[in-house]
Amino acid sequence: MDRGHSPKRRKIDPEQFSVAPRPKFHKQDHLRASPARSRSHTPRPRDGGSTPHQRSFDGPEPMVEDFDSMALDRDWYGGEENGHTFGDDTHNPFGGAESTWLDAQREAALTEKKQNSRASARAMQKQKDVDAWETNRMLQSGVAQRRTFDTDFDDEDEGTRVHILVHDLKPPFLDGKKVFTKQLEPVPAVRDPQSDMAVFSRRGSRVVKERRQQKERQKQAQEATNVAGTTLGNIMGVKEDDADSAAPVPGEDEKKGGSKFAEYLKNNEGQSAFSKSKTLREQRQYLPAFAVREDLLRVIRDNQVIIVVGQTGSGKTTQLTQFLYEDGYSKQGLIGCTQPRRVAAMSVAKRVSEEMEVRLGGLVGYAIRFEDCTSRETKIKYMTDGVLLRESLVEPDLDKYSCIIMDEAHERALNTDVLMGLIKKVLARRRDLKLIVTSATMNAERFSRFYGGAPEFIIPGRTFPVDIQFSRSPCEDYVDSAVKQVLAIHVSQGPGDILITCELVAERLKLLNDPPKLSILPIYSQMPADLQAKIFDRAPPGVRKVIVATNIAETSLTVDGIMYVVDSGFSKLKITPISQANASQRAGRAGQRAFRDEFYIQTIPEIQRTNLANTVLLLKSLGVRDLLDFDFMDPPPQDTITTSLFDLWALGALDNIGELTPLGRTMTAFPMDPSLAKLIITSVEYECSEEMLTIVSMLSVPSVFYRPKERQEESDAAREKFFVPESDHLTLLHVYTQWKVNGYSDGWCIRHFLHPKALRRAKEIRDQLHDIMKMQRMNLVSCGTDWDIIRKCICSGYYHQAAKVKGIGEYINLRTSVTIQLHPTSALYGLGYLPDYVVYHELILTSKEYMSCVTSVDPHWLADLGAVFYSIKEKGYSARDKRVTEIEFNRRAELEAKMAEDKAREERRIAEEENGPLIKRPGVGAKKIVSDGTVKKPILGKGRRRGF
DNA sequence: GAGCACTGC
Repeated sequence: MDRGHSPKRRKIDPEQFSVAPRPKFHKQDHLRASPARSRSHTPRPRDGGSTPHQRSFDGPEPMVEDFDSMALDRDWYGGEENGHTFGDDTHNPFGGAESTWLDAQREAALTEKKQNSRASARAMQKQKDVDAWETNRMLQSGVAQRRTFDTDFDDEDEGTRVHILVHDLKPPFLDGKKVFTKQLEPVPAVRDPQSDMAVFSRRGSRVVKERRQQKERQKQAQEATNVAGTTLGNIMGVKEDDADSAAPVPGEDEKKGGSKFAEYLKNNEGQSAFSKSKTLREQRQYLPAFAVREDLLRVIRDNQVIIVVGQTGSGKTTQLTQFLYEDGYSKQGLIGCTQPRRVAAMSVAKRVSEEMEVRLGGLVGYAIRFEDCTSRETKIKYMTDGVLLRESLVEPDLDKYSCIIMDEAHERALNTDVLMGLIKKVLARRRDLKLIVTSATMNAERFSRFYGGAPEFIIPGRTFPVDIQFSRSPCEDYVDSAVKQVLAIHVSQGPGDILITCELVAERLKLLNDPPKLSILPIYSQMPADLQAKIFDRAPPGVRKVIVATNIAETSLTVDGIMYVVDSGFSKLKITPISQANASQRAGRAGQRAFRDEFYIQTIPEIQRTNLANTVLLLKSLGVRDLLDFDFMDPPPQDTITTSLFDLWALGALDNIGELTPLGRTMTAFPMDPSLAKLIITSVEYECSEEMLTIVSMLSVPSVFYRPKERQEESDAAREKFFVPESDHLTLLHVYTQWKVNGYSDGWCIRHFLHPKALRRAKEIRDQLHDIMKMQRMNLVSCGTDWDIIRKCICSGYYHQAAKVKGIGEYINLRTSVTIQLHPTSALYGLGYLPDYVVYHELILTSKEYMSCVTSVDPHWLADLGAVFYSIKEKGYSARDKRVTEIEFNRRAELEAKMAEDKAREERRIAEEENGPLIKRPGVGAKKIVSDGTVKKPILGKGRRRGF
């Protein structure tokens, strides 16, 4: 064991502490002997020597050409002679022991800070009293029970020495009696689990499996002949770019410059004979929407809400905004049009700007995350519904807008649904606001009912007639059938491009005798903009274009020249049958009987299927006190809401009566999972926000580790080089830092089996979060190399997702007592020992229930930071247990009071800066500072009317 | 010892 145990830490005897009998890992010896592994332990500041992290944050960064050369360098982690060996029996898995001095310093500093501020101390004391009283009442009244149970499930042999007691404490507002929603029962995912389609969908596609295996074999053969590195680059389709690795990261320069998508699209004219012979203005006249222009405008003038029904190709998405603009609605405010997808928002805006012959970003603009392509001149604004939802946080009445078009509402995306309920409330306050909801035929009536019998306006017909054919029965292998269909069309039907929703076409094409030319183009939303734009390119003469799309194609993405659509009738999302609405939208071939019997009439709205922690927090921050009052078109199930409320309470975003706390309010500023937002917020207090920002960004993108089936061992070895043994979170930080040190190079990524795209996106997200933090006036501080601080901070954000070791690779969830596994890709896996206590980012259910992204924590941290749930079992524990619970309540109250005070002070300062030291007229966004330091928002929008 | 695809801020 290394040196230096602080008195505080001595409670835990390291020898006892580290899971006395180590699990009998058959791999262990191998691992212990591995030199790579013994080097990749957590950098410890006291080991002497600086780590790359320290350098990268404290001074000019050394440009290191290649990670290879440094990863295995002996001074990379500050000298091997100071390192531990991981097989060492006495090694303390919680290497944090040494950091206690720092903790003490920090705590002292914090206390000092608190004492300096008498006002906040008073507020804190008040909060403390209130909370103590509240806790007491809760327990006394029996509203909350302090049911404690012991996690002492180990047998004697495997027994761990530190035991944690788990409390089953519930907030009073979740007493099990309160009803939060009209939907009490869960919503089943499949209409009839025994139906052919459901069975086929579970079975998956055989051809895909076969193809995968075949690919693997090929690659293995290739590997033997190829030099490593080159093949991989080819597979991933990214060029080696070391020559210009110092060049600015794509996205960085374009972000400020505005329209990246617009750039790529510039010279791509449509390609059908129709679009070649007519100007864009002329083409407009042929759209079905154009024929009904006057009628439509009249209905809009006479009604506040209308439902527009029109099929794809009717021109509703592109024409509605222009009609409204031409009719003068833009004089009162923006004409906004929401889309559920980014690509749609961009491409439609582009199309409209062309039709109106204006620059994209001028009169016509769009806004999506990371990209605001609008300006002062903008009158028509396309955006994703998430953007509008975020805007409503700042401007609850959406004052900027005179009209809002909610396009593709029938898709029932989560954001669309929330927005619909929200706007319903806004409409009551703002009689001058117009709402147009567009929908496919099936749902129109529902929308109409939802908006109190709003008139439905049907745009008849479509530009091009569509002939729908169903296959006779559900296809057993949907991929196989769809591919066959494409080729059938290709060799036997007339010209025209094909849109299809699955892969594998190219390969089969080769098997054909002398096939006609076919250009195959994929599209999905994560794809870089330049590649996305390719699908709009004209195919060379004599070549037919096949666009392979995800359900991105279901929306208003209209590609000129498409004559055939092949649809499998399945939605890839867990491969369940899609709804009738989807199927008719996709104009698919799914088997008529199945269409009737096995499809839901509508897709189950996302709001009834997903975790709502985010949404509930958003609604709370918008002032929705009782969720039962919120008008959901389809209310989410009770279970979903109660878990969300509980999670939010456990995180400290909601107080004991279910109201938003200042912490919760700050959390809403971050567009992400509440637990991640909390990590960022607490990291400020822990003074490691620079690092946490990186970790959170990395958690917000799909895995950065590239792991091709055919080169598993190689990629695993590459991944292991990044491992920080105690933490996957820190491993992610490590990867990002190395990427940064290596000039954000794509080539470097490829060599180390990392996805450059994912990393670049992480950087984008990091930049955005960075801006938000600045706006929130949160400090950006680096903790340098003191990674134990980070682990502690992680513990404070994740304590509700903690587990205790149970067996080999097996853990037991502390709160639910469910057995869960460590995912084999975790840095903790095969460590030689398993840390007693861990927290995890998420659970993934595949063959088993796996924890992914895991960090080992000290049980005392769990007890201190997550005292709502845990305490350390000691003699006479009930006394301590009680004390600890109170500590947590008080700690939370202190934090909240402190934040509220900071914020209030800041707001006062800004207000005075703007208006001079005078009493501010309570207007939109003005906040009332109440004597106890909490911030209350006045009721907004009362009596606001505008002429129209 | 291992699942993978997709959407949004």
